[in-house]
Amino acid sequence: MTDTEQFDEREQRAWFGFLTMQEDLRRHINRQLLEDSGLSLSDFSVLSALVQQPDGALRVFELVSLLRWERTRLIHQVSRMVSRELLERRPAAEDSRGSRVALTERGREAVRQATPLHLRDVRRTFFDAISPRQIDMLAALSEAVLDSIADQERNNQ
Amino acid sequence: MTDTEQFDEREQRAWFGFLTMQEDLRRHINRQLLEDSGLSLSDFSVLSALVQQPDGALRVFELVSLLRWERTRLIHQVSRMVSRELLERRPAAEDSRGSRVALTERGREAVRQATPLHLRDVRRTFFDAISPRQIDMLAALSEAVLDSIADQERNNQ
DNA sequence: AGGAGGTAGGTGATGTATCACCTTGAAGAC
DNA sequence: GTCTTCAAGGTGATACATCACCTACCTCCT
Repeated sequence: MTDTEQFDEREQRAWFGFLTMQEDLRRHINRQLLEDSGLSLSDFSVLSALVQQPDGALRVFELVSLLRWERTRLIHQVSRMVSRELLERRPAAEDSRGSRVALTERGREAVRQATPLHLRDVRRTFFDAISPRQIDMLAALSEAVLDSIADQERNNQ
Repeated sequence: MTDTEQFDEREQRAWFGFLTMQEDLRRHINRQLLEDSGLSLSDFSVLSALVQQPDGALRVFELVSLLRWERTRLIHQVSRMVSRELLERRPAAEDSRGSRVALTERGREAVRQATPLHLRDVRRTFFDAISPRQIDMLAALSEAVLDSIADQERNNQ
């Protein structure tokens, strides 16, 4: 509580480096994607989850758990995308509370066109900058941190 | 342009894992900090850059380059913090266009109280979940990616 | 049947990030 | 000196993220 809680040099470097990198990378990739195709990274995430479904549609709660987003965030995102005609909402047959989020033709076309450009951008700024060993380590690290967050949230009931 | 640009399994795992982890971690840490002390992570970054200065003040452009933020982002952030009386703006003596951003007593107190709690949270959800080797690797990786972004931005003039 | 409690989806307000555009003043060219 | 250029800071609009709160309806218990 006093200064027992300092970070050492290495930790500082890792934490501030990570924070900065993560923000810069997100901003950079988002900007490139937007220029390439008029889609934000959030748009792209939603579209690409849907395009992998046989019927190009998912229930809202399914999208939430696939993307690991906050529910409200997804709903607002979907609303904006509906108004841009990238998506549409359909009543869910199984449950009359629910709704399905479905790709429109326009949404399908947008993601089709954006995907290769986006992958190219990610490769150029991310994968080309790091080694195969770093790639695997990052994957492992990400999973460890996600588990740690999930643990803590479970303990907060 | 066709499917020469696919990611392989490892890359997919790394990229989607990283994207998710990065968002979850940011959200989680931000939420804890907000509960601990009423400060957002953005608030905290600004305050803690200032508290390290001898006079608790910096020019706007200095803050921008320390934090590596977009200029406008910082200016809006500062405006909100001024209205919450965490910061104040002072005219810059050296350059009558410029302004200095300075901690108020309240801002100084807020960061003093928040820091140990925040460091504890970061340790718990982040450092305790990963190994020392991973810490160093992440630092190296972050620097490599930041360099790669800087390169690309230099090439776009 | 009918009521309690939980699940699914949504809205509005507020805080945050980014873009296009603006004003003011510093600084070097002439 | 004055003109052009650019650095510094800022505003307003829009997209996005999160919180508190709401409604509808499904489920299951009795």
